[in-house]
Amino acid sequence: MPYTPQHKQQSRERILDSASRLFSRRGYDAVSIDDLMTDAGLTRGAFYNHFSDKTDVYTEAITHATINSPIAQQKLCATYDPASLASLLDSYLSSAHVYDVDPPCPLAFLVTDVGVREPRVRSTYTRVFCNMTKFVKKFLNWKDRNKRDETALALTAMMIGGVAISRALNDREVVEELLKCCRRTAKKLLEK
Amino acid sequence: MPYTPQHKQQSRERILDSASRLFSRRGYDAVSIDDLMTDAGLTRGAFYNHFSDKTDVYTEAITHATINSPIAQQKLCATYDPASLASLLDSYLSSAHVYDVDPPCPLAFLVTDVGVREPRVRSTYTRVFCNMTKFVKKFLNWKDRNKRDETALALTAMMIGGVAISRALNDREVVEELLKCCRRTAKKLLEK
Amino acid sequence: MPYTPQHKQQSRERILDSASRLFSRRGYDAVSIDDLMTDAGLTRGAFYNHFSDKTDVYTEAITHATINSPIAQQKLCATYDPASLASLLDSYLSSAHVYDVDPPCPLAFLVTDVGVREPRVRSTYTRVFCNMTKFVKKFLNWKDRNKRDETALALTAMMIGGVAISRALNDREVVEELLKCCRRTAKKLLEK
Amino acid sequence: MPYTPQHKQQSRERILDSASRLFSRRGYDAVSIDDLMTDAGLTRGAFYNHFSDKTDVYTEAITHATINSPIAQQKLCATYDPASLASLLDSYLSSAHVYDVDPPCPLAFLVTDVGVREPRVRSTYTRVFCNMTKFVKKFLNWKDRNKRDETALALTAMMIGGVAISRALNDREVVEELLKCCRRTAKKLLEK
DNA sequence: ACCAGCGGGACATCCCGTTTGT
DNA sequence: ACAAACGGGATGTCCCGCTGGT
Repeated sequence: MPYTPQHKQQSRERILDSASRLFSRRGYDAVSIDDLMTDAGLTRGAFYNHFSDKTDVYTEAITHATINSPIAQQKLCATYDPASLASLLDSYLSSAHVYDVDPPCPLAFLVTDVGVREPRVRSTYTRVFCNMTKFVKKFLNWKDRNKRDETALALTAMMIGGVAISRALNDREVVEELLKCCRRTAKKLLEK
Repeated sequence: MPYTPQHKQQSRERILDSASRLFSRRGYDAVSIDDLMTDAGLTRGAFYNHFSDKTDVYTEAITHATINSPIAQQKLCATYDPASLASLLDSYLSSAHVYDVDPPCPLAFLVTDVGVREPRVRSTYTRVFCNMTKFVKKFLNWKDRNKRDETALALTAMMIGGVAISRALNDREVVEELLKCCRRTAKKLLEK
Repeated sequence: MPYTPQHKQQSRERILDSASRLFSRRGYDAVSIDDLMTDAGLTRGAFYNHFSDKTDVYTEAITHATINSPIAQQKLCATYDPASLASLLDSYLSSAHVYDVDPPCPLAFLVTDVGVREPRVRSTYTRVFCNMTKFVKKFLNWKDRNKRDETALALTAMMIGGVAISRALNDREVVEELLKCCRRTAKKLLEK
Repeated sequence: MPYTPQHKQQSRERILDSASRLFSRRGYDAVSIDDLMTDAGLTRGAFYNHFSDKTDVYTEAITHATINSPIAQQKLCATYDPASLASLLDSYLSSAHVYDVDPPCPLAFLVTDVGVREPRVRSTYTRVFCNMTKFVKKFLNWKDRNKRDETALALTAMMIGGVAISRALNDREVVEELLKCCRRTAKKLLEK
């Protein structure tokens, strides 16, 4: 096999790194395959050696971003208890996440973008979302399973909503206020 | 001029009706000016008599949808008390809103779409969002202003987040579960 | 109708002028639509307002070149007699035709190129070729119709062959020799 | 080394056989190296062990086809006299040559294709063409050298032209007529 | 020698926003 | 208000040249 088996894998990783970042930050339509490959240090001709089409790389990028986001990394290291969840909330509902973290959480950054894509994209999104709620449930180790699950889902919605809205807003002050309120209210929900 | 001023106004309304619906449901890029005008019963050439460019009609459509959405209509009729807010939550966080209401709330349906547009679009979104939080605050007539405002913002984030995520998900069951959890948890926040 | 009806026609003419020249000189594959439109002073986007596809413009260019070639112009002005035909031979079987005339005769310059194209291209070529033989027959106003027709076709083959071969050759001396021999032999055939 | 030198030579021959046929019938651009190698029963990777690039194999194929064409074979067996030339004309200017013979004469089938290639290709074509005219001159053993040479070149032009045009035409009837006229007129030239 | 396949560039076609003139 | 023409950009495909293992 030519180019050593790792070579291809490395190229693929580079493309996915670029894809995670660019798609999350700009959305599906605003990123051309040219943009993608240039960012990855390759050219368009090589793209189709790795992915069947643009939708393909988009779905892969969603999964890839979920795994490789700094936020997710932190999640994986934490112990499962409400205190860890609180610190996770601080990271997630932060302006750093909104403006600087790369790649950011695609659940928040692509929530609307996904709605109009093909079923395979939405299935991927659904899977990733369910994984996130499972995580939150784990952290929220309450006795009452029903309450726990209910709170976990609402919490997740607030987290994703808070970050997504912040991304859309034009007024930095409102953003900080919104994130702060979400953090505080979320923590109150943890105590319940 | 063969056309009366009202005629022009009517045309504009028709275009905005179409724009509210189409943009909210499909996003900015997936709606061409042709789609828009065909849906409005006109031809593409006439578009630039009413709007300066596509971004212009998009911002107008956001405002227009906010005013004309059935959800907003309900909001306007209600008395300002937590009970009304609860019923508003039921409408907003419903699968009807996610799948059928036209136009749906652009704050939820375009939250990601707006993030990558020009400043004027984001300013419009910011304004509409602030209006919505003001409404929620009004309904939530608590003594403690700080608590009230904090809860209002978090509540809004959860509402928008819940609906936006539902739009993206592929699994109807998860959607119903998510909406239910958001509704219940939101109402708990009202009681606090 | 916008842009005045002539505008479109002018654009079309410009494209066909470029197409006649470029296709004849370089062949089908070596001319991209970009090349074509750049040469015509337009951009690629406008191409499909005028032609359905590349094959379409190619067939049109063949007809267009046949009509607009300086050689054809001369043909049209001449009186129908062997003397005129002799002078036509001098023009056709000349190095000027091989190297400089624009557009040159597509029958000679595209003879091989056409063989591998779609039927519609070959039909056009066939039509143009038959027209040319008809012309030669007219010039060759002999009594004996059979002899006339026979000689006309062979003459045409020699003309086209001579020019086409000259185009392929790399040695200018051989080209001049070949053209001279064709001219002389052709004229002998006229006398017969 | 596991492969004998003959093996390599055989592979090369197989490739050239395929190349002669495919290039002559389809032209340079319409034959990919993949097509070539698949036809020869090898894969593309092996190609560069035998030829430096596509142009290289193209030039070699022209020479190869000239030597291996059934028409050329016949030429080589014949005695040098006008009668043999007449029979050669019948073979060359036949619909069998146009449609079935493999490989056909590249001088006719590639006449236009060569004109737009690199100098090395055109040099090869020029060489092969000159060889053919020499052959015709030999067959045409007249006293008057000037007349002989002149007729030989014109004859060659007519032969190549007749076949090349036939290849381009879409109408079988016209083809038969054209070939017949060329044959007859050519033979008249022999008598002179 | 042969093979599998990666990287790169180019191309046809399509689609859409905008402008122009009627 | 309309129709059409223009300009730009993006996608998927194809193919050449080359690389490195077998």
